[in-house]
Amino acid sequence: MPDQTYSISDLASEFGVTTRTIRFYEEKGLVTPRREGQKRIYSAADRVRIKLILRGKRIGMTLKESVEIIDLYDPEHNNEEQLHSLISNVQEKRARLLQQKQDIDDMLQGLEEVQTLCEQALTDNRKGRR
Amino acid sequence: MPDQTYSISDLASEFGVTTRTIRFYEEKGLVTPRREGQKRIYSAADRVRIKLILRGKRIGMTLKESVEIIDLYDPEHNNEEQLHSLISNVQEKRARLLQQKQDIDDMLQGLEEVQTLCEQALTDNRKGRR
DNA sequence: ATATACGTTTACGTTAACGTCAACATTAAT
DNA sequence: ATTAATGTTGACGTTAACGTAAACGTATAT
Repeated sequence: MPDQTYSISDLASEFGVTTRTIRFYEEKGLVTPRREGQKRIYSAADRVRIKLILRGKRIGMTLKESVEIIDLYDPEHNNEEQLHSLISNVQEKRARLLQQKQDIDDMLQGLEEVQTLCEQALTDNRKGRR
Repeated sequence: MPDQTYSISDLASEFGVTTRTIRFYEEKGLVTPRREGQKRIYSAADRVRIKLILRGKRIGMTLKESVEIIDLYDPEHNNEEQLHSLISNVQEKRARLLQQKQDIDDMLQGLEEVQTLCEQALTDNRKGRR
């Protein structure tokens, strides 16, 4: 079944968002499901777009930024100039992602230290008690 | 000079934010610089707090979330129960950070592929031209 | 003395990303 | 035939995180 479809609540519950959220994404032009009568029918491609948007959200991207990245994938780029600008665009995004990754690593290290100290304190407490 | 101090515009320009932003953080209780006359004087500790808040922002945390993490560092935790809750708190944050890191890695991989394809297309173009 | 650079408080404005109704249509189940 | 579930389109409300502007104080350079 390569042409699976989804209702709006299918996707909402799968991704843990409300239907309002998904309709909002449509208002913003992030997805354009087809209609069957009045109802929205989402394709597998629609589903992926939403998934990618939510992934972007998790790391603090705006909807616009997520779409920018998603749109880097579909090739509307023919000539050399467009290719170059696309590449430099990709480089920018990558640079920012690497910074974010560094931020996360720094934070993780801090948290690990906190945890170690806590566990230390707990075992110290136990020792002191007997 | 272990007791270095900073003006509000020192910090604003260092971190690339406006003074309004820093005052806003104070309104929210994120920092509490001392006063000299009417002017705000920021300590090294204040500076670090702001730095950590901005680091949190870069990876999509709200101010509140950043403060939550920062506050994990100063030990207001004495008894065993508090230590346990602190540890589980740390675990939660770590789990989310790891998810974010995964998201970033996925995105990076995608972008690398795009870039490779672009460069491929460029060299193909050149070959075709001669 | 006066500009100008830096600081202050107060207060209203703005944008993104939805939440929360209300009022109604469509279909499925009893 | 009537609930009940699921869907729809407005339209107004909300929150976070500042922006922006007014009106004013203080110090320093010229």
